[in-house]
Amino acid sequence: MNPEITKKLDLMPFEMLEMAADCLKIMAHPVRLRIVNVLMQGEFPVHEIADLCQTTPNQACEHLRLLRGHDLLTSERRGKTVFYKIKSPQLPSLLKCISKNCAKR
Amino acid sequence: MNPEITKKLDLMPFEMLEMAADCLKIMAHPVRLRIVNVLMQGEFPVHEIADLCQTTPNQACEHLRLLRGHDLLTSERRGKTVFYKIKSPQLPSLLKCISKNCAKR
DNA sequence: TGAACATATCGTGACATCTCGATATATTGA
DNA sequence: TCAATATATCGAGATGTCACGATATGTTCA
Repeated sequence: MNPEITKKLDLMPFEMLEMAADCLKIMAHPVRLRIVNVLMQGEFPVHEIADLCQTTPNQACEHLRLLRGHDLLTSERRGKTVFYKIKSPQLPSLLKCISKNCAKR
Repeated sequence: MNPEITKKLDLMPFEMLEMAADCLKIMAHPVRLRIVNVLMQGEFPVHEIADLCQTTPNQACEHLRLLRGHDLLTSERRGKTVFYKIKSPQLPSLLKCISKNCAKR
């Protein structure tokens, strides 16, 4: 490894790359992307999210739990139904960027 | 599902979300993120990429093969060494966006 | 040609993720 | 309280990903 070249390189710290990779792993699922896409437009109950994502309520539940577990969503129960909405403010811009840069080929 | 609400929603097609999810799966690894980070700054031979990513040459090889297999990188042999560089023009902006939105928390 | 170096691929076991059905919990109203 | 509805969780089998060592290929030069 040439230290004169290495020194000039602008490298993100590995700690940051690991956090980013974890975040990407969570987003790397079409249903979860669709959930974010839906929740960018308001808060929704689980059964509607399931419909809009063309999946079953319990599948939707598990994806929602994962996203909430990573602090990307929050939920609130009102009566029998539980409403989910976006918590992380970076989530919408991340999805926009992904749709711009990932899906064109 | 309430069609009056559904109609108003702006949903990305599932086909696109699946492509995006595949792309994210590929990027969702700290070493591969570092590889992109390195190659954003020029072309490099495998052994240097391995050093800069704190991994072994054969690990680097496999990650490079994966990235090249998805048309994100190209390689060129010059003598004994093989140089890799970025092929997909969206890759740098994707990494920038990821670093901005994924790693802050 | 054969040794040395650089890269690439293969095989395997460990581990994570996905999906699905079954079951559990929470809330409401009869 | 009991049934109905809405969410949530669990368990198991299938599949996928990862890291590692072993081996293979390609290139140069003595």
